[in-house]
Amino acid sequence: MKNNLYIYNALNRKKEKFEPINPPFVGMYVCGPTVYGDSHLGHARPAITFDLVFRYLKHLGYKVRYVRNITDVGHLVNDADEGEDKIAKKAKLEQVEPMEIVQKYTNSYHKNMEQLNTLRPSIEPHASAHIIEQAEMAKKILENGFAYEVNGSVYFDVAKYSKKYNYGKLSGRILDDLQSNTRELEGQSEKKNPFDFALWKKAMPEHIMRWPSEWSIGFPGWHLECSVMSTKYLGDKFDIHGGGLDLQFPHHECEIAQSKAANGYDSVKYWMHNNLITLDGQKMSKSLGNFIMLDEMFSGDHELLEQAYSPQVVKFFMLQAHYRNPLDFSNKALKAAQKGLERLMNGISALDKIKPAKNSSFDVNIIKNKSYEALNDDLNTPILIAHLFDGIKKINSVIAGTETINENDLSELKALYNIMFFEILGLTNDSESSSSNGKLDDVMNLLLNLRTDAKKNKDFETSDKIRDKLNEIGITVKDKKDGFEWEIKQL
RNA sequence: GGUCACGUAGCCAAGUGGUUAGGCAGCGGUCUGCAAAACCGUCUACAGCGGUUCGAAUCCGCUCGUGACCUCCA
Repeated sequence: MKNNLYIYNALNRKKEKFEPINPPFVGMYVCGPTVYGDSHLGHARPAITFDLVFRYLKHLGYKVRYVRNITDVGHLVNDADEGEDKIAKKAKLEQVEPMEIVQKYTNSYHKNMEQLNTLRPSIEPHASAHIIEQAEMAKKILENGFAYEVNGSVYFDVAKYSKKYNYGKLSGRILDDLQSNTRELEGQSEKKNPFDFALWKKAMPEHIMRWPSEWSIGFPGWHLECSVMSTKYLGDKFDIHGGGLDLQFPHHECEIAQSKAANGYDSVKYWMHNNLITLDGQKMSKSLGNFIMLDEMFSGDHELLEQAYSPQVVKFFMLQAHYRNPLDFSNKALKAAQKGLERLMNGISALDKIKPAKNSSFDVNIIKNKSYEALNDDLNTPILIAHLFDGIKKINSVIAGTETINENDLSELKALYNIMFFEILGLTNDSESSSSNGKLDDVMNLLLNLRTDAKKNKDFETSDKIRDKLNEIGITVKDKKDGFEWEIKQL
């Protein structure tokens, strides 16, 4: 399996050639959501980023197993090791079973991800279904001497681990700095050091999500689930581990430590992180309360939104920035993305109207090669999209008569847009379904033919009235030399 | 306070030693009954100050500004 793909590996902080451990197989694990609430804009970014990775690797011919977990236990509200479980807290609030919460928000996550046209992962494991494996891993770390038990809880001994391995190598942190900078929080007295983290927590009486173990009736620590589920389904060593940049420390750092402490090696070859979405320059976060739900984006029902933005617009907006750079949300930028996407889609539909000439006045292969170059350079979608726009300009020029294209190049170009736009970027033309309504077509043809008659009779008052009223309804009419075109406006 | 990023035209956003990124908006033109769409043209920037270099937005230093992580978050 040949490829020329370079991806940025957070472990070494540079772009590296992508060479899977066992080609043609590729294993990719991505940290999924903790399902205790509806998905917000921030959830869309890793989903879109790693969907792109998934799609491109498949396009290159790899057999990709994409595992993305559902966190439904062990993720606590306040501190990693103290406080209420997020799921349990929400369950209490909504007066339902914890697993009802899990199901409800898993469903809503799936719905949003489908709207964004991201592919389902190959396996979507739940943390709560892997309690035994998590306890086993904790035991292994304990046996290897990198953890200690206190009052039924098991903690990872970071200081001891650091003597043998490098804790902080992923996030570039130095233990001494952590030591002097970690805040002292209440209830951490059990731990030898404040930066130690829980592998197993004894459940307090009010804690309803609990399982038996040899140490206590309790629940696993948050970081353990990803170490366990990734290797269970992808093998001891696998290719790509992804997630949001905010998870780099401590979550991913702890995963590395757990793997090394248990097995003596890091399981992951390439660590990839998508950067975050900001709102007015600030990260969206629960504590600041400045986050927008995906449902609100799609409906426009939020005080910060000037209009609704379709899932495709939101996706395109994100793909126009590189995944490793922060992206600031604004109505202005979203609207620009919407216009740009329309231009791109109109151009792609226009491909079908082109009549091929004998010769081509431009080189389709250049666009094609540059598109692949962009993807191979750490999935540089902004560059890819720029080249796609260049192609659209050529397409429009052919229609305008200033460029020509031959039959062979035309089918090459069509294939290219199918691959890049639909298959790899995973964008869709969501107006297509509505325009394939036969009866509506008939009605529109009737109406617009009447308008054409009015125009012939120089009755522009009537023709403009039809066009303006249709526009109000949400249908754009475009006059052509030899007739007319109409389309249902997208949000 | 510690660690790490970033600062690119009106807005968004790539690039990262020499060559037009791209999109949106604006302006002028072509087309059109008028629009819309499209095409052609135009506007052409790299926070500031020093340094390295034949050459720097790109490398180095300092200054200013913004943000992230260090605590749950994608």
